[in-house]
Amino acid sequence: MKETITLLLNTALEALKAEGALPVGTQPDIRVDAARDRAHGDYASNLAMMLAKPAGMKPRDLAERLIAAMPTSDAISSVEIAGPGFINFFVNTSAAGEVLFDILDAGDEFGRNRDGAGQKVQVEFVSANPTGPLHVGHGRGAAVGDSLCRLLEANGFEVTREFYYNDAGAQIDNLALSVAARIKGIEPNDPAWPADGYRGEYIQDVARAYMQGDTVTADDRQVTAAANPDDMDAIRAFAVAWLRHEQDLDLKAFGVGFDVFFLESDLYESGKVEATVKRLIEGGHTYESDGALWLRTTDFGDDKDRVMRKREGGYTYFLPDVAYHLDKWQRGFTTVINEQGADHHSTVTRVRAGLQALDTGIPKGWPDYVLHQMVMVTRSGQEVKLSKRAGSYVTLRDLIDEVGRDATRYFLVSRAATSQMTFDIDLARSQSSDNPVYYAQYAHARVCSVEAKAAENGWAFDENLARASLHLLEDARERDLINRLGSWPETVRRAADQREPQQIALYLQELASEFHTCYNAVKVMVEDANLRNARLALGMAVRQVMRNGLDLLGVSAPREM
RNA sequence: GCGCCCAUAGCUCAAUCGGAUAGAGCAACGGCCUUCUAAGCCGUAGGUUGCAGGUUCGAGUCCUGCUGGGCGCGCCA
Repeated sequence: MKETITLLLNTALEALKAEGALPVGTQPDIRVDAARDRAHGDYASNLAMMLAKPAGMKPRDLAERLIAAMPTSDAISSVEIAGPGFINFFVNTSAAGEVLFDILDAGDEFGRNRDGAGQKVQVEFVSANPTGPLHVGHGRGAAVGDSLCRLLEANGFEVTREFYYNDAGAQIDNLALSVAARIKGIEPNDPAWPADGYRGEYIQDVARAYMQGDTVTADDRQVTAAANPDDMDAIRAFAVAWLRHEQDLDLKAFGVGFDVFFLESDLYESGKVEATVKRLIEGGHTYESDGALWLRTTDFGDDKDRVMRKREGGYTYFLPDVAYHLDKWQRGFTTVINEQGADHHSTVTRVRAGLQALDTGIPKGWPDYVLHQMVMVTRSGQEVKLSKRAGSYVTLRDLIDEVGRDATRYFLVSRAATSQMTFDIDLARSQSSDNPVYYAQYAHARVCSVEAKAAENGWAFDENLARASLHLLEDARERDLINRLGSWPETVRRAADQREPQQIALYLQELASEFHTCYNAVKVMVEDANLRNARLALGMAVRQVMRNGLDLLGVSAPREM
């Protein structure tokens, strides 16, 4: 419908140019927006106001000229000028209703498009090191990252979900030392406990499993415990696999899966780190100082230069990061999105600078980042501190168990990543029926119920009758719903373009709200078969879009509640 | 001190990337279940959009400067 109106306006525009009423060079971006207020019709354009100045006319006068020059259309019942110079379009009822059959015919495909066809996109998210269970922050990353992937897929992109982690290095050594200590019966408060050890109870579980000779299978590795309390390498390998397996369970419970698990250690073993260093040195962007090797990242917008190789010879994490992203580029991903916690925001400039220094033709702003702000968890009005070392914190699994997967996912994805959020456990648990996810799911279930009831009455949906009766959907609340449904495809586009899955959650709230209002005001099960079938079509279209939307968030669409 | 993010009703958040009278939920108060699911609907009340300027037909939205909060600023990851 928007396209139709845009076309009408464009025709009028060309006509006025031909008449000389407008400068020939004017080529405005014609915008047609859904009207917020029913009194303003269905769609509105601000074209006259934008062109008033170049045309040297008052906006309202120009609007009048535009309308006069506009061809008539069967779909438009009237056009009005309002306010400072808006042109408001009133769409006739049966033309507006046709979208219902676009929806019912397309089914699960409605709203999906092929904009990204042939483009490989990689989304890296969660990327938690295997030193403890996943917490709420990881949950936010998982919910946002996975929805982003679903959105990109809905826009036709070929998406790879990737998880990057470190299975070697100082943190993993601490993990192994902690497990070894537990095996020997040393507890976190004993003097012999390792200084930077992980104090959580799960370390005891790892120790027990190791000594039992258990075999653990994670999505990307399988390890059988050596049960030898002195073999640090074996302990390390087992602990990593054990924790990766735990994370897999968390992610599965959350409905999130990955295509690729990428190890930092692979970058070393395959020589990619060395190759990256070599290339950076040859590029002339490095220098030695204080016995360390530096990269002049200030040449690329960083506020200070960064150390690549430490005085003692090892590399900083920065270097494998650059090597890793070079590898992503070489794998052919035209778009890479890194979903991370905002506490890592300083790596953005650094990684991009490192990639520019490689001088391999990687675009300046590559890769993209979606940084989510911190999640504060409260219980009994008190903030719950997230400290992995202290071992007292809320895991993602706790939340899923207490609040449910649908509610947890919906909650974590329904706010802009740029905003901090508070996860009130008491609220989520005790008043779980107030969670917005149920409001949306309820709309879906209600339509299912109506449909079942109709069938019970022997009033099965008659498509032909419905098609012929769309003009009967003239209640303002029905029209609002129809227009809302019509805006679903552009919502899917915009949410993906802007990397903002919360726009989907917001849309579903509005759709549900308009549905519930309509449901209470307008009865579907009426004697008049024409009206009844038109309204059934509306309900079924709502259900379809609701299901498509919930799916993009990884949330189920129950048939009954 | 420097950088990134944020600030809208008592609380949690919206506002269709600059549009018309800033909207929902929770909490408060009052209505609606013999009729398609009351996890719902309708109504009342609640606002100087942190402060001060600027840009223009038009600003919660863009720019500048403040104030307040979060996160970073390591040869840790």
